[in-house]
Amino acid sequence: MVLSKACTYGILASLFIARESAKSKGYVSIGKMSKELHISFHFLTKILQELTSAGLLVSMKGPKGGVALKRDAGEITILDVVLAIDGIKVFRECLLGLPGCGDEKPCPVHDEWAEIREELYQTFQSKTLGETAQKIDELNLRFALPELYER
Amino acid sequence: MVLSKACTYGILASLFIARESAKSKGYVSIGKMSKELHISFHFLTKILQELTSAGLLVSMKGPKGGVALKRDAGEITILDVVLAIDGIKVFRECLLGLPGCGDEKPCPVHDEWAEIREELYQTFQSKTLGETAQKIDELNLRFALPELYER
DNA sequence: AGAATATAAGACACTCAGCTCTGAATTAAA
DNA sequence: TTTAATTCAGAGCTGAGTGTCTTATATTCT
Repeated sequence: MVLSKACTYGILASLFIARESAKSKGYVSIGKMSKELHISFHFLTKILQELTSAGLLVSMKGPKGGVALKRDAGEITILDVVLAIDGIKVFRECLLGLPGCGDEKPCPVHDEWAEIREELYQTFQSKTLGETAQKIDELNLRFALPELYER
Repeated sequence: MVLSKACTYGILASLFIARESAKSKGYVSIGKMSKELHISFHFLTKILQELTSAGLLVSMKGPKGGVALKRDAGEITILDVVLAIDGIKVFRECLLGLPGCGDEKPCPVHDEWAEIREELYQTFQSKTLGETAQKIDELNLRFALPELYER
């Protein structure tokens, strides 16, 4: 697993919010989201709290409350979500887990892994929530867990 | 973490054995290896047992015993070690952890991730223990944990 | 308008599972 | 008899997921 479960759920939820906000303004209910994405409500809440405190989302309590994107969906990238939840270490860690591995004292696969990591970074950076959400609708892509995984 | 700890330790130990067997014939003691690589003896033992039962190593009990490569160091790739310990799933899993993700019903980052995974596979496949061990000596590369991490 | 109520986020402590790591007893070879 | 791998049982830790209670706010009712 490159990304933590929390991080993948965070990405899926962000895309969900982006799709909803393209359809109608206002806040998206976490309860509704957890049902549709088949993600545990409390766990999802915790993840969205992190995204809120990272400044990617805004939240509102009470009836008609929920969460919404703070900036325009075209202004937020998947990378932003990954960094908010898993942090930069995903793109820094040595493949062999060697603590001192770096350009000065590389491990045997350092250069190759650095390249691959960089590609991953670019991939995430190049994808905004807006574009990706649109692509999901157009191509009918998978982006929720199957019911099998519901709790 | 792309690879499990056990897997990275397995790679490091395999490279250690390849280096030793380039210098002298015979078995490499697990005890000695665990000291030099700063990996817990019992944990390392378990990992090497997996490599032995996977047919990559042979083991011998008693004095002068230990483990040795079953085939020539140039005939074993890092990929072999990864497959023996973490299995093929490393190179199959969806980046977003979506169970049904595949070419028919891809997730939003499916294609990009498939490419990156493939590169990683090729990288591991192209590196034999022999070459890599030689490179370590020539370039004085890092391949053991620092003492700080000793147990 | 003001109070009551329902809804939903937020905080926190907890369980559970899987991976990591340890210890003690066993077995085989020199 | 010593040395070193093997086996197995289980402890410890971390990340994943759950339950309960608290806090905030929009809506509804008087």
